[in-house]
Amino acid sequence: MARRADHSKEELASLVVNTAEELIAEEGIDAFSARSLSRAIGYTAGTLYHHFKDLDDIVTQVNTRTLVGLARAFADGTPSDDPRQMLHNYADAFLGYITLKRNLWNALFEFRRKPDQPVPPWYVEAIASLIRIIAQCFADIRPDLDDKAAHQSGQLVFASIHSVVSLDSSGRLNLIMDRDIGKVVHELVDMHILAYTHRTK
Amino acid sequence: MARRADHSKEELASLVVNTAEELIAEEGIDAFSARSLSRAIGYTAGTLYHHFKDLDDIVTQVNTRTLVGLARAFADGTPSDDPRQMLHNYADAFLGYITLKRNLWNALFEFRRKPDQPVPPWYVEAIASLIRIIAQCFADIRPDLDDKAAHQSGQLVFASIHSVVSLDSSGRLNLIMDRDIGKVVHELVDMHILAYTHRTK
DNA sequence: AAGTCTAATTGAACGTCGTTCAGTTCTGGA
DNA sequence: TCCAGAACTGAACGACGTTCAATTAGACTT
Repeated sequence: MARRADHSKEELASLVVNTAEELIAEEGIDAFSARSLSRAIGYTAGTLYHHFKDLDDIVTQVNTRTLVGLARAFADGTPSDDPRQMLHNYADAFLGYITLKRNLWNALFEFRRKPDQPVPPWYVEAIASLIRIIAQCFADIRPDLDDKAAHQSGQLVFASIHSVVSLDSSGRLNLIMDRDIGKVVHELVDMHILAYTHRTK
Repeated sequence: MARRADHSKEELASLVVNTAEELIAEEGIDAFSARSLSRAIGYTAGTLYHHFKDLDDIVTQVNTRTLVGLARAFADGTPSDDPRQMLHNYADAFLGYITLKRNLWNALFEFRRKPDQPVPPWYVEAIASLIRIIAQCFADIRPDLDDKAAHQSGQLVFASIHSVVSLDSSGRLNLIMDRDIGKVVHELVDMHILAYTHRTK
C-alpha cells in the first residue's frame, strides 16, 4: 500500500503537530518517539520524514505553539493600573500556564536538539516580547530611570522566575526547598521590585 | 575468555566511576553510554551490570562526586568577616566550580533518571549542607531575625543562583539575555542581601 | 481513454541505545 | 585435588532516529 489519499499535505502536517502536542502533553517528552507518533496517526515512521526534516523539526513546531500560548496567557492576565500589581499578575499568568501545560513546558527546555542546530529566531523573539512587557512595568515604577535599566530588570526577573518555575516543573525544586512554588515566585517578584525601587539613578 | 584477574572488585568499581567521570567531563552526558564506557575500560558492557545495578547507578556515583566537589569549592572559598562579602565569595566559588566542570554539572541536572527512581538521600543532604552555610551568612547580617528567615533566604538564593547558572551552563541563558553570567549572579546576590536587610521583624 | 510521470507511503534495514542471560572460564576454599 | 560460585563474554531483545528502494495512486499529457 502506498500513496493513500486520506489527508492532503497540509492536513497531514497539522495532524502530525496536533498529535505530537497531545502525546507530549499527556505522556511527557520521554514517551514521545517517531514510532509512537506515527502509530498514533496511523502512518509509518518513514512518512514523517517526507513532511518534516526530522523529529527536532516536529518538536520545535510544538514548542513554538507552547511559547505562543504563553504569550496569550500573558495578554489574558488580569489588568491593573499598578505596575507592581501587574508584575504579580504576570507571574500568576506564567505560573498558571506552566502548571496547566507542565509536560509541554518541560519539553521546551528539556528537549536536547543536536549540538549544531541553531535556536529558531522566533523562539528568541517570542521570549523577547514577553520581556518587553515585563520591562514596561519596571519603567512605570520608576519613570526617572532609563529604558535600559527597566529592560535589564525585565530580563533578570524573567530569568529568575523562569528558572525557579522550571526547577519546580521538572520536580527538582524540592531538592532545595519544601516551600510552595507560588509563594516563592511572588517573593521573588517582590524582591525584584524592591531592588528596582531602591536603585540609584 | 572469562574471569580475568586484571582488577579486584573494588579496583574495577573505582575504575568504572573514574572513567565515567572523565568521559562525561570531556564529552558530555550525551556521548556517554554503557558501550562507550566499557570500551574505555577494556571490558564488555555486560560486565558493568555485575558491579552496578544499571547506568543510573554509575551516573549517580559520578554526580555524588560532583556535589562533594562543590562542597569543597565552597569550603575553599575566600574567607571574609563581612557576611555580605562572604555571600559574594560563595557565589564566586559556585560559579568557578561550575565553569570548570560544566559537563559534569549539566549531567547532574540533565540526566533523566527513571520516573520512579527516588533521589538518593545524600544528594539532598549535600545540597542542604550548602544551604546551611549560606543561611549562616544571612543570620550574621541580621542577628535579630530568627533562624527560619535566614534559612529560607538561604534556600531562595541558592535556588535562584543555581537555576540561573544552570541556564547559562546549558547554553540557554542567552535566549533571555546577553549579559555576563558573573555580573548577573552578583546582582542577584546583592538583591537578596538588600531584601533581607529590609525585612521587617 | 490510455499512458506516463511523479509524489506519497511502506517496510525493511542500519547503527545506536540499555539491559539480560546462557555459557564459559577462572579463583578460592575445603 | 576438586568444585561451587564468581567474573566475564558475546549474542540477543526490543527500543530508538533515520534512510531508502520499491510500490502504488493520483495528476497530467496525448
